[in-house]
Amino acid sequence: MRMSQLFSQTLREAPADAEVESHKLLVRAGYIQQLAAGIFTYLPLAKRVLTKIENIMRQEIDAIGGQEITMPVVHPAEIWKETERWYQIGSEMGRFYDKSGRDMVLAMTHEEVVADLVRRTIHSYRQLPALLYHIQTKWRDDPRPRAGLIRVREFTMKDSYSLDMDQEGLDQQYRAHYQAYYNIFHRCGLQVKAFKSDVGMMGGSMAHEFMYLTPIGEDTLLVCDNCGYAANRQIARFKKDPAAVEEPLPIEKVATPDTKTIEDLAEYLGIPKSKTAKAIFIIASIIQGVESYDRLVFAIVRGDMDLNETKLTNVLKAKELRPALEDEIISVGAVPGYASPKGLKDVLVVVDDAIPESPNLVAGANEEGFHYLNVNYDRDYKAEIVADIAVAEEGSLCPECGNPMGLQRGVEVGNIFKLGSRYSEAMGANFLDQEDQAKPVIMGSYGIGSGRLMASVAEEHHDEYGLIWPISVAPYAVHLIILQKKVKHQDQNKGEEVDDNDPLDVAEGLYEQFQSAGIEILFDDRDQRPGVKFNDADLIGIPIRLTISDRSLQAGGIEAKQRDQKEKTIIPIDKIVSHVEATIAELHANIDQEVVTIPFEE
RNA sequence: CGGGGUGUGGCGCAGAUGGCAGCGCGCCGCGUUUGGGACGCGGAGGCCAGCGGUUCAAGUCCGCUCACCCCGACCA
Repeated sequence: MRMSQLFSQTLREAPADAEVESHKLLVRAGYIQQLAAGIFTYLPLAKRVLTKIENIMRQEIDAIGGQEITMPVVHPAEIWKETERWYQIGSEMGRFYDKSGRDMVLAMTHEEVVADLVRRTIHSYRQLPALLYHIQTKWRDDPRPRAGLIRVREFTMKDSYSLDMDQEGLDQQYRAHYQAYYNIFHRCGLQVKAFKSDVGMMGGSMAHEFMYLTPIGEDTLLVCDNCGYAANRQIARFKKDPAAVEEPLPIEKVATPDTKTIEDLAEYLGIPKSKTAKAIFIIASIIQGVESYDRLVFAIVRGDMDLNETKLTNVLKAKELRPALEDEIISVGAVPGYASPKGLKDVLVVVDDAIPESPNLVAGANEEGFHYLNVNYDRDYKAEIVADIAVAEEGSLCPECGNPMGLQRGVEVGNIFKLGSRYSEAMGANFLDQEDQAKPVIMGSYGIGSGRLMASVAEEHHDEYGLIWPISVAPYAVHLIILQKKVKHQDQNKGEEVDDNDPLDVAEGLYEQFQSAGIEILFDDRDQRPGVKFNDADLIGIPIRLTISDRSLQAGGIEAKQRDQKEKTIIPIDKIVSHVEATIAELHANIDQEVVTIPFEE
């Protein structure tokens, strides 16, 4: 490609609304342009990177038995109603009417379409197992797109769907994806770590998220350096410091004026926060079939902990939670700031599992300005649900080994789910087994967003001058720069001296040569000053830079430099193609070294 | 959805107290220049986000709306 023809333009300054480096650089280097919040155009350079990433994904999924298909972006609402996700998912789903007024859905994911495909196609156990995948547009109307390509509303995803007769088959395909995903990320030059995660709206029994660890990430992860326990904060378990063993003391009401928060209360009474009970009122909308209803929930965690809303949501099987309003709290007879689980009506009480273990806590007395001392679970009140509903913090103890865990931020670049029969049962996607029994197909689903992966690679591989693509995903392997535009030699008819080493001639010749050698090359043939060309080359981030100039020719050839290194070497013209081929091979070999077997962690 | 911020040419920005819409980069033409974002001369390009008000006069004051960004909530 000639840079004079390339449809893009580099910018000296990044748009003011770009904050993270991958966003700034991808815009400045002319890879992407924003059309609206979370909606981007991918220009030729970006398209080439995406194609490379997608081809890596194709190779790895094909290698574990995948067959590529393409499923529609527009779905009739019926299939989403069949699985009830039409009712469960809120504004994140894009809905519209077709010309006849039928409900239509923009694809957020494709389980429904796959289940429909399966019920039409799979009839016998002989057709299983199978693995389908496609690379297709998704629309998720995220309430807050951010950080350039890291979190968008419209994006392209490789999603695969495994189909099996039984759980064992699913386990096998799940593990195959686990390794294939590591291979994909490693081949893109990105180090990731798999974390156990919440299944969220996907349902099912197990999920892992593949996290690129970076401070710009929006997921919070807990990691144990000692035993390797790793989990998304949404579901991370932790060992709760046991409370001191004490005999239950008699309950006692004390005046505690102006102590609406746990901090105030603990300070006023001169006790640790772990000796108090924290009350949180939540309105949960709980799903029941196609309907959902609101329920006031009184959640209690120990004062030294905070509520984990994801855990509570899962315990309640709720669609969503929101904080209760003062009026709603008062309406059940509770006093905000001094609420007590004793004597409330029509409230669903959920306590954290550390509460029954913690005797003699201070809790609200349900009276403005008063608390009870020595409240004991079971003796003084009971809950409908006792479960782990507390959130892990920096320093929380590892549930496996008790070591203090650290908090990290991560970008979720991929995820894998064991769906089981959630979709096949809802949609009647059955097969006949050897005993002539109809059984639901056991499904798994596995996704990687290609744009987010590209942005993560950019985030990881750049310096102050620009992008530094790994060879495996670089838009071109070679960036050829000519530092002189005009042909120097004179009109040959006059018989004057002809300089066969004219830089432009050499560059044109090499451009041809590289192309016929099948090496992807971007040729900066523009009439620009050297500084402009070098800066653009650094910004665009192609791995190998070749410079042809009077100076290089006098030194004996072409100057070669790798984007991630400082050294420049002069290579004779007749050796340059083989030299570049060798460099490319070496760069690929370096990446392939990173592709290693990762033990599967439950 | 709550909080905060910003909307003036492709990008970055300036435009007290209302009075002819500007600068740098980029873009077009000519010339000089050519190893790390050159210089000279001459150009093109803007309903100042939109709507409504106040005023002789609004980019500027008032009201409403919209868009985009950030934090939080949310999120396969």
